[in-house]
Amino acid sequence: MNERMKSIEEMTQALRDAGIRVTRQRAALLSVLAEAGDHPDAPELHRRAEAAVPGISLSTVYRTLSTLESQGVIQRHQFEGASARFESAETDHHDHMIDVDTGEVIEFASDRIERLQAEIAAELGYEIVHHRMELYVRKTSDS
Amino acid sequence: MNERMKSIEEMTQALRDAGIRVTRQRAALLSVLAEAGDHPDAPELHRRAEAAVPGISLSTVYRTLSTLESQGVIQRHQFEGASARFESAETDHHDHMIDVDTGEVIEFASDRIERLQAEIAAELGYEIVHHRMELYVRKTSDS
DNA sequence: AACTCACTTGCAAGTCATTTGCAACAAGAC
DNA sequence: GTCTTGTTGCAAATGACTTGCAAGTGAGTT
Repeated sequence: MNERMKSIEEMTQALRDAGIRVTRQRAALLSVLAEAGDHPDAPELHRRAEAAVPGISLSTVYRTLSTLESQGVIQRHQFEGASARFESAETDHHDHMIDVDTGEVIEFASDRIERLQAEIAAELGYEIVHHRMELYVRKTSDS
Repeated sequence: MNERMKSIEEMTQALRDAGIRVTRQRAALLSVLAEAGDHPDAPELHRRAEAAVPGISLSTVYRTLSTLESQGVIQRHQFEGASARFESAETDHHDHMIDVDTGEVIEFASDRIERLQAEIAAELGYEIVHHRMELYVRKTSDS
């Protein structure tokens, strides 16, 4: 049992503790999400989950994604002009760069920016509940 | 003729130069957008435009907003869990804070953050095409 | 001012991603 | 194993836009 499976065990237990049944479909999605190194959208997750649960319906995928999101197990990202994409929430906080040519998503983090954001909000009398920062980028062509 | 009307004149001329007819409905929307101090969505702009052009259809509003956006005359913002909101593009670049309790949108800008963003992208071999930074905030309750 | 005609509009119908009603199912507590 | 109540699959519904089409209209041309 590797690291990955272990964390799935933990997640399923957390769900059970929250009174949420761990059905085959939910377990499949949990597993697919844990193994995903990218940021798949619902139809793609559906496709991947079908390997474990043939016949799983897309609506169940959507429903499960919402459930998992509200349990804080996964995160939903709505990038420009695209359908929602998901990722496991086990990772540390980070923001995203989206390659506008390929659609590839690159993660990054900057404490300095986060600090500045908090500062700016505080100056105006606000505290940050959460934020969203996306850089739409293109590979530098300085060949 | 005040400042505001002048800029509308300029915008309409720019549109005409781009081969885009300045119809009553487009002129009305241009005016409504120039006068808007907030960030209205399409139905709200439709409501406001009806004062000048009774019977203007919502689809025309949507169509016009897309046209104006592609002409760079206005900007479209897609905040979390809400329909698109628009603002005149005449202002300087800025980002947004959204009060999660009221939906109010506050504008802000930070050269330091922008510089850091460019730096981060450059380090990874990218250049920023455009970005989106939204702070979802709540009024500090340190009464 | 009248003419022309490609660009626009209003309306109804269509998209698309996502959500929901409902009857058949199936976790998991007992 | 039995039972309850949360879940699922399917089809239909949503919500925010978008689009096809026939009628209408800017604005350059005469």
